[in-house]
Amino acid sequence: MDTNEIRSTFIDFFASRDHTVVPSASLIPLDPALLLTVAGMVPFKAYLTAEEKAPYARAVSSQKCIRTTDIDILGTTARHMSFFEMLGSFSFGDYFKEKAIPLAYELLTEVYGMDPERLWYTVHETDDEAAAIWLDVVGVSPDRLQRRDRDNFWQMGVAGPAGPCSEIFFDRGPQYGPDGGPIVDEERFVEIWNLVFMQYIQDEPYHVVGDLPMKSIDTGMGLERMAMVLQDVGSLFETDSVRAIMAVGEARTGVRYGESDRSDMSLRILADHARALTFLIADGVVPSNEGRGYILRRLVRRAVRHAHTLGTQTPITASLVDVTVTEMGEAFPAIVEKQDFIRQVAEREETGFLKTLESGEQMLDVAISALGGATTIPGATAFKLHDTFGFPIELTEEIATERGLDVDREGFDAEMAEQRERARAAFRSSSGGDAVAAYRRIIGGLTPTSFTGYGEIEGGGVVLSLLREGELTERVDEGQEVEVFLSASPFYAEAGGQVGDTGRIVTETGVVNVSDTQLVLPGVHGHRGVVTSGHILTTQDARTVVDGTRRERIRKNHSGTHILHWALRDVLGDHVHQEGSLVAPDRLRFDFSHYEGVDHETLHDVERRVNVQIIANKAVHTVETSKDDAEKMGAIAFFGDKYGDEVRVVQMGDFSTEFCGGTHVPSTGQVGPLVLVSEGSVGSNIRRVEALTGSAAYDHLAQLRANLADIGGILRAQPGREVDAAHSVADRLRAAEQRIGEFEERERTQTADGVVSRAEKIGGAALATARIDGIGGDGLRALAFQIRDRLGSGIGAFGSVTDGKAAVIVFVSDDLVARGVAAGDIAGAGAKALGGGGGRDPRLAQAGGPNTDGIDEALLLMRSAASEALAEL
RNA sequence: GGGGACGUAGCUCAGUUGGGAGAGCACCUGGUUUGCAACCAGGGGGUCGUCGGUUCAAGUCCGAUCGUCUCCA
Repeated sequence: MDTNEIRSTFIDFFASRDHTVVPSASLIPLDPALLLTVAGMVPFKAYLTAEEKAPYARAVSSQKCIRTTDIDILGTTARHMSFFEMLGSFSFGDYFKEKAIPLAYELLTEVYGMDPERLWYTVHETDDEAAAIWLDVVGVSPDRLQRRDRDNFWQMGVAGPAGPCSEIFFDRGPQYGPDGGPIVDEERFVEIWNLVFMQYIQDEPYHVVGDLPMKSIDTGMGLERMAMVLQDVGSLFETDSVRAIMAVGEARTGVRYGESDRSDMSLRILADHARALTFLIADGVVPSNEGRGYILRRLVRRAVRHAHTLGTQTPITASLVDVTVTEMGEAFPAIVEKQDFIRQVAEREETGFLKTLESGEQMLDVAISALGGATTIPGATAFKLHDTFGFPIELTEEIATERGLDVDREGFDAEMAEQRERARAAFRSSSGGDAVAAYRRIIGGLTPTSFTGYGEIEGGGVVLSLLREGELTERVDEGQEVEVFLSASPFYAEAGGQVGDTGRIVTETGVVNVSDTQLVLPGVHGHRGVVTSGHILTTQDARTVVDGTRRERIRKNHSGTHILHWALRDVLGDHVHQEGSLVAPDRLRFDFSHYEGVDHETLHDVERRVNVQIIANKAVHTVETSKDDAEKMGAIAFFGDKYGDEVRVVQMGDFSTEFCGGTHVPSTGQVGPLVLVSEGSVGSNIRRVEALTGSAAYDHLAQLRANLADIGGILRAQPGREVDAAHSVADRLRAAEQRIGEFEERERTQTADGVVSRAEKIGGAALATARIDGIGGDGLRALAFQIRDRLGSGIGAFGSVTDGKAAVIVFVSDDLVARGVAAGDIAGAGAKALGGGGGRDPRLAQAGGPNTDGIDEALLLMRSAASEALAEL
């Protein structure tokens, strides 16, 4: 049975038993707490915890997953891959273990036709219920039912849902390992299906703190593992689909699978990473130096490195993408559609890496030749190559081995550990975890603020709590800082990039000027400000007034951000994702994933499309709905935002639909003109644009027009001919400068002639001195060269005063330098009179100082120093 | 979020006690040639990423900033 058939069989089996077929979700989870979709249940997490009501009681899916926690051991085992598909069946508060277990058994033995004698089972050591179902209902042999502790307790490693589980194993036969079932050997007894009985909540791993409101089923069967077992092959990599991808690796490198353990590992890595990188890029991840982009980068680079190790020097990623698309395109049409884009992104990363490999090899050569006689490359050197230039340690080791050298791997690992520690320490000190904990302690029981600010910017509420200098208090007086918590508030708390509102809170006894509003706990708005008159008390009624002008500017910018996001995707492609944003009253900033700088022309195109939508004055609708319906509407999630049970969706016309909790204008026309003012980079593959809207945009344009008018006036250009005028002025300036240079040169020649003709003769040598003001250091030097060229054997010493600074220059002809005369000594003598210092070069020395009055004295000093030097010869 | 490296001519790069901005390729002009990176002579082309500081003097030292690369979280 081939892989595609195994997948469809699974889905058909559960679909025919009233399970809704749910398509695979993106590898980028909606849940911002997760980096990647690591398990089949990730898209269903909110249903399992009953945070949200599931739209169906039962579901079945084949979910693509990425796990890279063990990236370094990938390829070394037969059972792990970074990219895999998880076949899953789910029950949300519907049936429980009594049905899940028999269903699993039925599918395995009757539909897939597996030999019941080769199936083994584990249950949690306390789970007598599951054990009884296996033994009494299904009727499996007690010899093949084993009990384990933590291995049969499923949890995600973080706070969240958890529960005991029952796993099903397949005995691959004695050639794979010893007898005794999965508790003895998981290489022979390979896990194919995990049935999780979701019923607890944990606050930390294995620490149950309560029951879930309902009991659910979450099962996961690794598609590739199932293929391995059903096709009776030795590893995941030899299953039909993966083997075909590996074959391309073989063809490209000329290495056959099975030649050696080492090359087999490299081929497996090529096949594994081919799949992972194809799907990651298809879901919009681009290589970068952080987060999931960094995972993708490591996958691409590791694949290229192993291809390199196998002896191919030419780019390989494009052919890896192609074969993956061929093998898996039928089940995942999106990768067919995006094939060109995927190839392009992968190749770009590969090309960059090949470049770093090349320069890294050169640097390693230099490092090796600097070793002298030593035979060990120091760990620090290897680490520098890795850390600064991205040259992999494995390649350093390989090259070292080729040349009969060692690498101090321990030293390298130590440097690596140090870097990790540094990064962790920095993360700890910067994370705001402490602040949240503090708020939870102080006002944890507070009811969430009822936000009224979508419709109104004024309202009323009750003062629930007052926080002053981190302490709860019942009264805050004039002049004191305070954080106010209200039962209801129209103040928007900073979220989704939109900054918090400012304004006033007024009670019977006093006024608070609010300068910022923050979401200090989920749903709880903290109004920060100063009591500007009177005092305020808890339990008072308060009137709330948001600064309306500011809010208006903010919402123009926020709506503008959405339109901009749409236009960027429209022009650049669907890989454009929001990576961060700032929506402030004075401007908006938008960071997005894209693999290259955006040129002016493209930027103008984006800006034009934004303004076309604004001018069309499309209606802006906001709806509150379930997350699921929102996704069906095609809403784009803003990464980094947190969404509750009910999500808010902002729709603009028929072009933009985004999850968003922010405040918006009612129709796009109110955004006013949107002007892009900058485009730049904030890291590899992440770009940033800034824009203005509304009157700020108009003011900006008006200012540009005024500037142009000024420039036109200065250039005396006719309106509309400013550019021509600027060209003409620049050309004339250039010509004029050239002529000035010629005149200066001619003048210097004349001056030089005069100076040379007035030179004294001392012994057989000439001594020329002169004061030439107003020509500056560079001119003085040029003059000195001219004089030197004509003077023959001799010394020249000249002084100049320019722009309130005195400078001297001294040259000594080569023959005199050879006889011990040093220009630096003579210039030094002059510099004393100027209150400065000077150069030491014996042929040509410049010196100077701020004391311009001393210039004549300096010339005298230099003249006598030069005469003495000549007399001593 | 933290660390490291780099930024000099259109391209690839050199430039150490701070003191005359360079090479190769490319380009232009003239000559000589006309079979695989042709040659000879001459020439144009640089705010040394940007801003500030130190200094008589900064490509060079210090600080900030922008950009590129890279490792770690």
